[in-house]
Amino acid sequence: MKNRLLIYNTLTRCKELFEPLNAPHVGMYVCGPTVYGDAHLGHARPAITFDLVFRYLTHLDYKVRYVRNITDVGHLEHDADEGEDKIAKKARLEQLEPMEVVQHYTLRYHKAMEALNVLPPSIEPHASGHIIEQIRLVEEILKNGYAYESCGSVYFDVSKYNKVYHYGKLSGRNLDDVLNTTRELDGQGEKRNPADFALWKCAQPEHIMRWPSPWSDGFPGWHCECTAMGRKYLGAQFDIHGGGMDLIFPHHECEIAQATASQGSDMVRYWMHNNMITINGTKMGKSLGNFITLDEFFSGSHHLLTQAYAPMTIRFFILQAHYRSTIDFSNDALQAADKGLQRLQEAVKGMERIKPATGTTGVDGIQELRQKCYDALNDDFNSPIVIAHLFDASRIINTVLDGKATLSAADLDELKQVFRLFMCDILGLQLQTGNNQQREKVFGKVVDMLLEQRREAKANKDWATSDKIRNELTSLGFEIKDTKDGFSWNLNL
RNA sequence: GGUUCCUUGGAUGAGUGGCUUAGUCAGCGGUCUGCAAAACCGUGCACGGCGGUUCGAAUCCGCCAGGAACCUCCA
Repeated sequence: MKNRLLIYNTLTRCKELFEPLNAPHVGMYVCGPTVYGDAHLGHARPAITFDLVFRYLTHLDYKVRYVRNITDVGHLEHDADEGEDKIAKKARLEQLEPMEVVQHYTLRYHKAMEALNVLPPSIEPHASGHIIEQIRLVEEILKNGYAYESCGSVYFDVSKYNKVYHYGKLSGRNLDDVLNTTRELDGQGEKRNPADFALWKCAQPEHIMRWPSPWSDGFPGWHCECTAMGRKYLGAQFDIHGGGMDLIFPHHECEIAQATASQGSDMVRYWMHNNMITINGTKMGKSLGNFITLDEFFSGSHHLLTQAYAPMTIRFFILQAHYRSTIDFSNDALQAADKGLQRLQEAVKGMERIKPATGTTGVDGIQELRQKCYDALNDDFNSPIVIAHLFDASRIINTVLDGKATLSAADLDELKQVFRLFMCDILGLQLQTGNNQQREKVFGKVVDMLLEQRREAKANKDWATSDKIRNELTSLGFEIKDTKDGFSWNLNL
């Protein structure tokens, strides 16, 4: 029984049965990165969370169209005097074309995602490539009377909208709360109401990224791109919209308002939000300056890191917590994750050495494993529980390898299938990094030769030689294991 | 100040109104091994505080304390 998937919907604060609008098709939109800097650990969270969702829904035989945007325009930066957008500001500083910056960081983002074994989305639209769609969205909202033009800019009329609909239904706010706490913002004087947000901004003369529109040369407002592109590729109504919890207000709230104001109904049925990664209990974020980039994790080059961590360790670290819980970064936690992942990977390798017996003895629970994993995933994508079950399976495998139990061919095959399905296909935890395989093979043979020497020394009870070889390999980072019929080794780097 | 949440054993991190334990890492004891490593077995007053509902709550409700995110771009 794979079905009966429950998804926690931020809109209702409940787990709801997932019923796609147009099964077997599923539409999913996730807010992607703003490409003006390297991806940090925080960016890995939604990417991996929704990669899991994408993989699992696909496994359930849904035909998923997964859209994850690249934000390369439109986010104002208010600490800049002129109100340039972020891309343009960075470009000025580095003397580069804005699109050069976009291209540079987009490629680096893709590389990091590939290392984390995050599957590419079905469509990865750029905001800058959808200005026409965004202008059309603004026109529709204007036509329906929920926006007004002021000095070449267009603003969303929140209080008018709120008379008919509820502005704040996603974040649990009401308009009065928003009004009482709204800060002084750039261009506030042009607005009728401080809570109104920009749909189109007239560009200052020095603003590099600008497009013509019926109102002015300028650029679309902060929240337009996701509404416009989501609707373009997934339709006026679609199933899942995801992103980080920090986007609930105002970004996703404004998306709901824009969609409703333009077409009379919300676009999204299930709103999913991943929690934050914290560092010393505080959110890791670009503006706080307390972030560690993914490349720094992979190379161990950040001063807070005591070692380098493999991309799969990062992925495992994130999947070991439920996506709606915060994860606090620490070296201890990461090292624990690293060891745990190794344990699972050892079990997978160990399965290949098991010779099936006539029957299964000494272990049980194999036939229930698959269903338990499905149950966990169906309960709002509970990856930590799936991992716990995989550890149970590892124990079974290790017990058999110790000669204390046996497995029938059918049970062994079931274990292999469960690992391949849940660990590899759905959790996306790869066995090896897989680069420089040729070189590794050759070096591996050298190690084999040394260990063969050691085997001979041991046969002669020449422990000094045997230990010397082992200790020197160990100090280089090799892990030597004596087995019943020889030896095996691992390189832990 | 407002909104939405969270608070579990040395660390991390699930879960449920009662039944037996989450799991991982670390620790301790044991088995195995020439010694190790790995593995396996065993092991440790855990559920922020105070009330309430209930036959029974760590799990539901209330209050208090502490913490987080959002209210400005943020994953």
